[in-house]
Amino acid sequence: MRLLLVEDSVPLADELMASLTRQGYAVDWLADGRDAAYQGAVEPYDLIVLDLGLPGRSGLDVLKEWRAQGLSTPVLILTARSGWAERIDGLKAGADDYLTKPFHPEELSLRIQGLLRRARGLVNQPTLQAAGLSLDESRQCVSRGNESIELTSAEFRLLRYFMLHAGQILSKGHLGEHLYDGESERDSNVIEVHVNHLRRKLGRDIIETRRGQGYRFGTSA
Amino acid sequence: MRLLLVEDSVPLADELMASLTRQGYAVDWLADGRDAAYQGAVEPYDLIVLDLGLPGRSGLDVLKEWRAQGLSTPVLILTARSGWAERIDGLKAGADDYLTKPFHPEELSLRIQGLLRRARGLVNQPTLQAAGLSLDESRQCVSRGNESIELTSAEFRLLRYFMLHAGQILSKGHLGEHLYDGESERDSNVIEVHVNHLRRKLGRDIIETRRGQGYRFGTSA
DNA sequence: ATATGAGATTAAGGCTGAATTAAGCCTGGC
DNA sequence: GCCAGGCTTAATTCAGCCTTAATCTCATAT
Repeated sequence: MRLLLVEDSVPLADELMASLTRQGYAVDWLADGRDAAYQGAVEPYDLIVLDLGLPGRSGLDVLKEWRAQGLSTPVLILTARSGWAERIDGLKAGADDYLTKPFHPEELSLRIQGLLRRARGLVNQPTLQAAGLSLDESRQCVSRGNESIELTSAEFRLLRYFMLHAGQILSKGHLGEHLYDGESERDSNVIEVHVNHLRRKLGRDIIETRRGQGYRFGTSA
Repeated sequence: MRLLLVEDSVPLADELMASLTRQGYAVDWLADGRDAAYQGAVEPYDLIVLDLGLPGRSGLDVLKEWRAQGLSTPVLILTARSGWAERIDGLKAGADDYLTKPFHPEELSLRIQGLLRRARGLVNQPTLQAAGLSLDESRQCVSRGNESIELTSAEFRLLRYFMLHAGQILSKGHLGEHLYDGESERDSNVIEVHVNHLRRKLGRDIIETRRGQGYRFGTSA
């Protein structure tokens, strides 16, 4: 799950980066509105966290431009002011959720979880479920029936992405783009290795291979 | 489905080639406007993706020449600039669709899908349907009623072409030209073999053979 | 009816992409 | 600063699919 964090306050950004990374998100951080406008349109983010008070360009302005370009990535807005007017402007400009400073980083994580699920059409699910599995995002483990299975963080990240996109064919390139941040290399077989680990823990047929196309999760049963 | 990609940026071209190839398109790539003007007029492409900012000759100029020659192949224009004026110039010169950079490769695939269908007179069909079959282009499989049938990528490519040209007689030479790119050999019985595989999966009479002329899809039922 | 050639069928080979394993490196905890 | 676990890399093994090619069948014409 790859996020773009647009926030000019360095200490806050640091704190959020740490928190989000611990939750298993790959986060790119930008402080400038102009950079953000470009990068948000080009890189395939799963969600964007956007502060409204930015140098370079106003956050609202950037958001409007993205929506005009047809970008449908969920956007969560951060703002210092809490007035109703601001909030309505944000939603009108195409924001999907809204958080007023100050807030706890965990609150942000929860909103992000919800937003990502809603974006995939999974409403009213307290926990992420697919293919007989139930993912515990706070403990980073997965359970089938009443047995609980431990996951390493790489496995957790990959499985979460699969469960959010159950039934879809996902190429290794696509998975690499959405599981690793902008700094990472892209020529390796990491995905294959972790797919292999997930199959070992959850069963050979939990992930199907479509040769030359990619992987598909949760179609066997 | 054979495409010509005219784009001078090497990294972008690489990315698009990879994406389009995975979608089952046979893609020829040219970086120069003069080469493109010639090859686009000579080779039987199903669609052309044309960048406007090119070395050699302007993309718009090339497009105008093609249209003056009576070439009716659908053309999708890529451009860095997003102004209305540009857009109108492009459409006036004979473009069928228009995409402004930056964009996501999946967006391009979707536009191409739509354009190919429109070019065959299939409007407002979210999925490609013919002869009681419904083709899922994202999952590269086909369904009849509620049974889903897996396809290998060669089968998918061939079947998509047949479904877009249902009822028409298609010679093996024609199929070879439209399913394989410029680098491929043309003296083999590949088409026959894959036609055979499709008949095995979808029923003997899904493809009729007109001896000495070619094949015809979707006339039996 | 038979000959001819086009198309159908089948199986083998090779290529390419994926699975697997092990080793090295990095990180986080003590 | 050391140790352990796990992420990543790299090398090898494995498997699926595409293509080829050889053989068989059938349609058509003479």
